[in-house]
Amino acid sequence: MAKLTKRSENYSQWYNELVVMADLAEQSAVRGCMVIKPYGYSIWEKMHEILDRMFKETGHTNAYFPLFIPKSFFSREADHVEGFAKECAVVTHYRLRTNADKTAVEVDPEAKLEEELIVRPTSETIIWNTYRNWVKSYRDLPILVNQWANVVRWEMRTRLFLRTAEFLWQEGHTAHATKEEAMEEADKMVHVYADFVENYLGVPVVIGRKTENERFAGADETFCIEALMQDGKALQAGTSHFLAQNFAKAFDVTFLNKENKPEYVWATSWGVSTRLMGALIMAHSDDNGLVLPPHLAPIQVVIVPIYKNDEQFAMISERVKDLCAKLKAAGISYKYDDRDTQRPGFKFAEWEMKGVPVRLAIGPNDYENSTWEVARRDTLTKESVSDANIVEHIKTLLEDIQKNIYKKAYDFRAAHTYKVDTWEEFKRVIEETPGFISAHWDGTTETEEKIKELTKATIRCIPLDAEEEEGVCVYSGKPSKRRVLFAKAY
RNA sequence: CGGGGUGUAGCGCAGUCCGGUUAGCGCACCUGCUUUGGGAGCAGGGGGUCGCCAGUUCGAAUCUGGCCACCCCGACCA
Repeated sequence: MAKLTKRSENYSQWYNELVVMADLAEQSAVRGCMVIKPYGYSIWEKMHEILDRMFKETGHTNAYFPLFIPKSFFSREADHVEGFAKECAVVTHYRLRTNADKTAVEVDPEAKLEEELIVRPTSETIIWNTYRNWVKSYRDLPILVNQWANVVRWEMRTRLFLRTAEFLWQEGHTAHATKEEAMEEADKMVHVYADFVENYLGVPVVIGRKTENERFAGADETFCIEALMQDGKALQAGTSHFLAQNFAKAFDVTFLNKENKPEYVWATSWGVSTRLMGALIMAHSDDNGLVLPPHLAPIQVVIVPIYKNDEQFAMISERVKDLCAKLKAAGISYKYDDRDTQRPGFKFAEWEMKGVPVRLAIGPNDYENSTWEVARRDTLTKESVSDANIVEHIKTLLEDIQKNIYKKAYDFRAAHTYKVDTWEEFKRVIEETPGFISAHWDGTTETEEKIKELTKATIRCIPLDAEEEEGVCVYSGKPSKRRVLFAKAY
């Protein structure tokens, strides 16, 4: 296996190589679309499984809506079309035929669709069109539905996990009788995301509101969680939208309230995608490869045997089998790497590349002494641990690693978050020491766009916990009541 | 969609300028032996419509024309 490019040499190249070398994903034959490989998919499955549980604990159920959306649905909500029109894949025909000399297939011009179908870039329209029939009375509300699906956005430039033409995600779409309830739902879900990303991915996030300019197309309010990557760029890790009555009005979804008066339904939508994989990778990994937080690692412990002959291998395997039974009982996921086609050094490097949190090695010496060599991925340190309390040790160690990974990311973010009060300093920080910039802003889209044009930094969010504080806009000098968070973003 | 670049074995490349043996190298792969506590060594071996189509020529990976695909940088974006 080749060597990974160092982060300090070329961060972007490091990321691209890591994704491939850790066996997470690869480019497919289709432009902009990736193949998620089994190891990468097993991490996504963990995310799916945990999030799904959290959604259900907060009262949601899963459903499934069509991949295709009639073109006309898109014209219903003006802002929504505006936001997605430029990146839609369109189905125009439904049949192929072999060409004249039978050497290839071509689109059958006879088989043109009456109305083109759009491959969903998001499902608000098809779902709200459906909800019209589901909602008649206040008794039908709320609707708390989530969908796990793939969506397509025809991006100009793509990168594995961070931005692909097709990606996997979940999208929650809820319907409520009152504005307050919908707002509460949007707020609740952004906190569910924050909880998930911080406690499982081990990535600290800032919870905030988007500026009007950065809002989801069709939303009256967009909440988000923003994370900081190791190169000082921000990554939006999840969003939750308060859609007001925009889609209800566009699709004529009304209900009769207790006073027998018709009212439009209030909506939210919220989603996270396979982009979280990108966040996970970029937040923790190092020059040796992926670093996975134990709460999300498909394999928490890998065991590598070291032996010179079949007899030793058989002996050691017995000891490993005993341990595996104990690990299983303790609810720890493990893999015994008993391949005799690879040597130990190769396996060490490979499992490091794949980010397995804990590696055990056992050779004739350990067998003799009833010990295990325990190596942790996050710190790359090794120690010898007695067989007598190995399971307890691993249990504690996994929790330690989870905490340590989070702390490392938290400290990194703290060290790369700057309170800035002058324009000169703003420009210098963006150029020289990228990270989050906490600064005053006059609240206008004009200033926001000017700053973006000059520095490429955008307002990531207005943090929910931003304190009231009199100040002046870092660019325009006009008065401001609170600081917002700027950064260059993915 | 603008600018730049690249297509030669699974991957990474040399060869192309200046046409001429059987198209070569590294990694990966296969076989054997020795190895195995941090990415093994030696020996042998397999694998190619040189992106596609046409043209020039005795002869094209190499020259000419057309086409296609992909990558990188911008604008757009979860």
